[in-house]
Amino acid sequence: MARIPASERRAALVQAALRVVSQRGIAHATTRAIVAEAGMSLASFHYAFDSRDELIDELITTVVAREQEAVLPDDLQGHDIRDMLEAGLLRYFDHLRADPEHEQAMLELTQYALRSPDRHPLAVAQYARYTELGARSLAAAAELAGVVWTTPVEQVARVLIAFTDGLTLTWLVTRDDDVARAVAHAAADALSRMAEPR
Amino acid sequence: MARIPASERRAALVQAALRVVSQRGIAHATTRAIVAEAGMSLASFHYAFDSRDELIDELITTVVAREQEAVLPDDLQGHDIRDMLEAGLLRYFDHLRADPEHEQAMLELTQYALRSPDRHPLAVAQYARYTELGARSLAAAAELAGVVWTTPVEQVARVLIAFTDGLTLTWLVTRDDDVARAVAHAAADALSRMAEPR
DNA sequence: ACTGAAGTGGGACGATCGTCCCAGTCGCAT
DNA sequence: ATGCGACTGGGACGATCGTCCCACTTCAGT
Repeated sequence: MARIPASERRAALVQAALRVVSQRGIAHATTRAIVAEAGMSLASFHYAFDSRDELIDELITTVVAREQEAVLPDDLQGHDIRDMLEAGLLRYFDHLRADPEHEQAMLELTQYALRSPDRHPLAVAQYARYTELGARSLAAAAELAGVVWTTPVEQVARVLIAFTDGLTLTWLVTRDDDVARAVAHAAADALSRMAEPR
Repeated sequence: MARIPASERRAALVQAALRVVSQRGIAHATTRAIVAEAGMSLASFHYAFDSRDELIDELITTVVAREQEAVLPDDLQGHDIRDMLEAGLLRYFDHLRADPEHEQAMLELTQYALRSPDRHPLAVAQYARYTELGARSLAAAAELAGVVWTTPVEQVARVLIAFTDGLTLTWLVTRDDDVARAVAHAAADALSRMAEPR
């Protein structure tokens, strides 16, 4: 094995861990499975990380921090706020369909974090991040559509997150595209009612 | 240990397994943890079940089959369909708040089933059951409110399930009651638009 | 009372887990 | 070139996992 500084190994191991979690689930993301995916020896793992828990924590943090352009539509389209919201949700749905395993992994990581008091804050931070990204999109969309949110935009964002979560979970189980689109439509409908003309 | 027929042991073990999964997560639901919860010896486990997988499968099946009155409101109240839906969703939310661990367990079992090709049908069946219960409620509500669904009621039910899933997941992480209520309100709003006066 | 089936308990199995140790090797500063 | 710290590889550890075995006890039918 080539000689690689520990900091780079950490990054490589985190990426390998994400691939393992995506493909086989967090239960199978053992230290041996992760180093095999990364093409390293077992000792390299504990040279870069003190423990598996530390790796998982960093995995969650990393993956949440980089959750950006995926959900954030860069070009808002549609002639009114409702259309914009639906377009945004459908865009997210395309992202979900393109890489279902990734969203499933995110879901598993959340549940995993929820099960340990130490890690619970990570799950909360994950949702705070989602809310922040959602609020930013919602504010931009309202600006473009010439409307104002009648509820604080963070609150609207949290409802948006709940809707996308529901869409994700349901589609991951049923793989029913029509239902997912119906959810996007209904969600956009409901959210648009939280805004009024400026 | 008292002598108990294998069939009763199976039921007792399933109940014990549900308690363990609820309290500590499916990852900690080992054969030893389950028999300890049930107050049995390890041998009794493999006398009643061929394998742990068999127990988990039966746990999922059992717990889904009995998912009835929890979500199904027996007394629909509200003067129009929108109010009825919101009342129903809030009722579900009360149920969620009363026993968060149970819903978290259901979520984990779904994800667990999703990870194995053999068990995938169990997750699908779980959602089919949810849809069936949802459709029944929606049909009853429409009847009472004097409206008809403009979309097939099963389709509406699937959207309803997605919304409740989102509400559940978000609340389990954030424990924000206000957001959950806002989600219920918005979801009822959106769903009610899928109906029109008869 | 006798027998066979049903149920029980404890201990053990091989596999796999996270972690650790240590001898060895590389690269860089001196 | 040489020494030292950074890094590597293989093998091992104790713990825990699912499962199994077997001697034993209880109960129902005769």
